[in-house]
This record gives sequence, structure tokens and C-alpha cells, in this order.
Amino acid sequence: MAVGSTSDKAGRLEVRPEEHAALVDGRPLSLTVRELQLLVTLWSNPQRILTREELHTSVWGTPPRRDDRSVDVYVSRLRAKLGAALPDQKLIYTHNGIGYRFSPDG
Amino acid sequence: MAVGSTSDKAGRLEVRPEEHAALVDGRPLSLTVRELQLLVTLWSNPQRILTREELHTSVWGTPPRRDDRSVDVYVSRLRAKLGAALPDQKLIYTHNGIGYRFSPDG
DNA sequence: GCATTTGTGAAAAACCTGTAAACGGCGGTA
DNA sequence: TACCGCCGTTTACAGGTTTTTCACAAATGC
Repeated sequence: MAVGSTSDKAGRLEVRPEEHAALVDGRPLSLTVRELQLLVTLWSNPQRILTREELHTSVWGTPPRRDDRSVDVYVSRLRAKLGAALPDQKLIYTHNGIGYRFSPDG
Repeated sequence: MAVGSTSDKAGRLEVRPEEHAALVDGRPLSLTVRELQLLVTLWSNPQRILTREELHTSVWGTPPRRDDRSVDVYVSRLRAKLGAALPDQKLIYTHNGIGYRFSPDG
């Protein structure tokens, strides 16, 4: 493995925060900065339910304002792009009233 | 291979940092010092997304000041010259919000 | 069923990029 | 010195992309 490369696989998905990249089967997903930040946050905490507060704070740097839906909007966009590249896998699970969970396994 | 020659091809493009030269089909491009420095930096890191900070630091020796657009301006000039010599190839890709990537392949 | 929460398309706003052009400095030349 | 051409730097603005916000549909939970 090349020096300096930090990467890990969740099935066919690879996330490389240092390189600002996420790959599926080696092909880069074209994610915006926010989408990638969100994916990195989720992917860094597999199997763990992250609240909207945690996600917003991690991605936007501040806790969400009341009635802020931006986390949901970006989860939706991320699901769309992941789903296009990996039609058969469900990676992001919703926990009603709480937040979201990333689980490469199920 | 001749002693001291360091060169490599990306398709029809050849870059020879030691000789301060870049060639297309053996014909030298007429690049300014900055343009060549930028090309060498990009070309030395193929497939990798380089941030504006990295590019500026590599070419200008210091991180960019806020709102510095010089990297963009030089990418534009470099694209123009590369495009004139290689009209059919796209070599430098933009990554919105991050920087640029040199990919001889795609 | 009803209230609440989530999913998502679409418009508006904010932000970022591409590029021409202006400007100044430098070296060469007459 | 005056002029010229070239390069590097900076600025401005058009155009493009992303982010934010909004509205409503769908889903969930009681």
C-alpha cells in the first residue's frame, strides 16, 4: 500500500477523507463538499446512531437551528448518489426521532 | 535512457522538470515559469485531487492569501495552452470547493 | 385517524470558477 | 530616456454549481 494513503472499505465503498474522495469499485463518486463531509462523518462511526445534532455539528460546524432540515436533505442526496452506484445496498438507516446510522453490513 | 533525464509521458504529453520543458508530440510547449511549475505539480500527482492550498504552496512557495485567485488564473492559462496543443484531451479536472486534478486518462 | 417526523423536488440565495483585461515591473533595444 | 514586449499579479464580472430554504408528500408511531 502506498505511503500516506488512508482509506478503508465498507464493502465496495471506499472512503478517503485525506484525498477528498469516495470510491465505489475504484470509481470516484462525484460528491459535493457537504455530501462528502456527511459521508465521512457517518462512515467514521459505523453501526452507531448519530443524532442530527451530532451530524450537523460535524458537517456544518455548529448545532442545527430549530427546524433545520439540512441534515435530512443531505442524507437524501447522499442516498441517491450511493444508491446509483450501489443499487443493491442499503447503507444509511433512519432512526426515527433521533438521527441516522451508517451500516455497511445491515 | 540518458543520464540525468527525468521524463514521463501522459499520452502525447511529456513533462521534463529537469529540463524545464513540456512537450507534446516532441514539440515544446511555450510555457512561462509559473505555468510550467503548475503543470509539473499537477503532473507529479496524477489522479490526485490537489487543493488550491497545496498547489499555491507548491508553485508560489507560500499558502494563498484569502481570496487569492492566482491558481485559477494559471489553471485557465495552462488549459488554454494544453488545449491548443491537444484539442481532444481533457487533462485538468475541477473539483468544486476543493481544487484540481490532473488525469491523463479521464 | 391524527400528530409528528422524514423524504425529496424545486426555487432562491450564496458561493465558486473561468477568463478577459488592467496594471506594474523588468529587461532589452534604439 | 523612451518604447516595447513579456510575464506575473490582481481585479471584475459572467456563468455555473452548491447550499439553503421551502413546501408538500410519504411514512411512522401512538
